[in-house]
Amino acid sequence: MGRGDGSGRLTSPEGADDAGTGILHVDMDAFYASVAVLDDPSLKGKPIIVGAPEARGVVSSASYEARRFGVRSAMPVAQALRLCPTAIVVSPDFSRFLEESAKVMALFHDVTPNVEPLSIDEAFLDVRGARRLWGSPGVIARALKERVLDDTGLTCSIGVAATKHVAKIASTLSKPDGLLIVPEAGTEAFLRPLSVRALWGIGPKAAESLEGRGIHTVADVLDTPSAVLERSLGPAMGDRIWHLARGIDQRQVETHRVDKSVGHEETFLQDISDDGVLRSELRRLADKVGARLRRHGWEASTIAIKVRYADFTTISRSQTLPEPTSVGQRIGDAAHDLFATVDRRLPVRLVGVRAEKLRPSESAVMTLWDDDEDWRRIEDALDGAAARFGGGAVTRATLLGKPRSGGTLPSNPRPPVVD
DNA sequence: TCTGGGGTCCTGGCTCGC
DNA sequence: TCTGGCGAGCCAGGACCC
Repeated sequence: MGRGDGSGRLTSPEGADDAGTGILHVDMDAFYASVAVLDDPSLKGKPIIVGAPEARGVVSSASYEARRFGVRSAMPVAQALRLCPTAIVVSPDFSRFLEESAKVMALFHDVTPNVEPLSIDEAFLDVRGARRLWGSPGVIARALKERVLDDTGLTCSIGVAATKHVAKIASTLSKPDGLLIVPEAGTEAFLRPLSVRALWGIGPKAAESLEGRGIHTVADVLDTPSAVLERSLGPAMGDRIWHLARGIDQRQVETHRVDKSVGHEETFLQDISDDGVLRSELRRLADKVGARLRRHGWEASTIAIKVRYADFTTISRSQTLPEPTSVGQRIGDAAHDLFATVDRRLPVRLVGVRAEKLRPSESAVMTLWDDDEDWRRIEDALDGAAARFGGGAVTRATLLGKPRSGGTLPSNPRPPVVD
């Protein structure tokens, strides 16, 4: 695996074998930092940290110049500045990121309608049906990289493989500004030397568990009976890892994703002990959740709250309602009932409200601005991301820079971490 | 040294109805 | 009427991803 700072990257030469492939994973390079450079070219070549500069802010994205100092996404900004004191901290401008994301996603849809956005800056493309029109997957990927750069000034990295899992690993290894093609027949040889951490779903805890059994690489996984993997990781994860290590991944590129929950949470600048303040914050978050549910035409059957104490211990409580609702008042009532059951002796650093078990609201009237399928998909893909930061629904109008009334983007958003 | 926000998925314990 | 087994659903917590 690369180290995330661009050292040791792998790329394929022009004309590389792409037999049996058809899935592209496209990942924008240091997306937020790159957009910041677009907007202020004087930042080019400098270490940049995109993140909230106030206390308790974390790094949303860092330029490769900053990563060479050890700066990583999700790291506290204060810690990042200790590692790289010369770094320039840029406050995130989420509406700008959405604008650039929309341009990039539109380019993907020019290639194929089979686009599955994973986040604001990455997507899977199934180009198996585009061969006649555009050429082989490797040719398409190379052309797409050039097109993205020409049209937006941004670089991306692309993995090309027979499955989503392998394509994703390949794009990661090719970063930044790379293209790595893994022909189907070469899948196992490609995976064997990689760390188990490269496998989807293996984080620090699972890796530690595997390494405790002497399983460090994908090759080690291949030599391990599935029963041992399942004992170590649980039946579901063990089975999944057994298959992924062999390059077996049946997941298709899904162009429409159905959300299963929506929620909001907030970390306070200072820990809070005042019950009244915490309760009014829960009300505020419940109203935001209710507004989002209504905007999407959903109702929720289960309401959950999350409380993180000053010592970082985190608890959750949930309650299934007699009737599904999208009413902020009702969600707030449930949140208050749940909050009454939790220990309040310690100061609180975060509270959150989440609505789960969603279903379409009977009274909802969904309005589409037009029937343009590509635009609708882009809106669907980005709307969830925008709403997570307190912004309004993303529509064709907002993407084109014309926010509709009542749906403005947040002035001080907290964007997700991207790589 | 300090750890954001929005999600999904899985597991284990528990309750409840059959 | 009581009891045990079983599955479904709920709930809490944790790991993981971007």
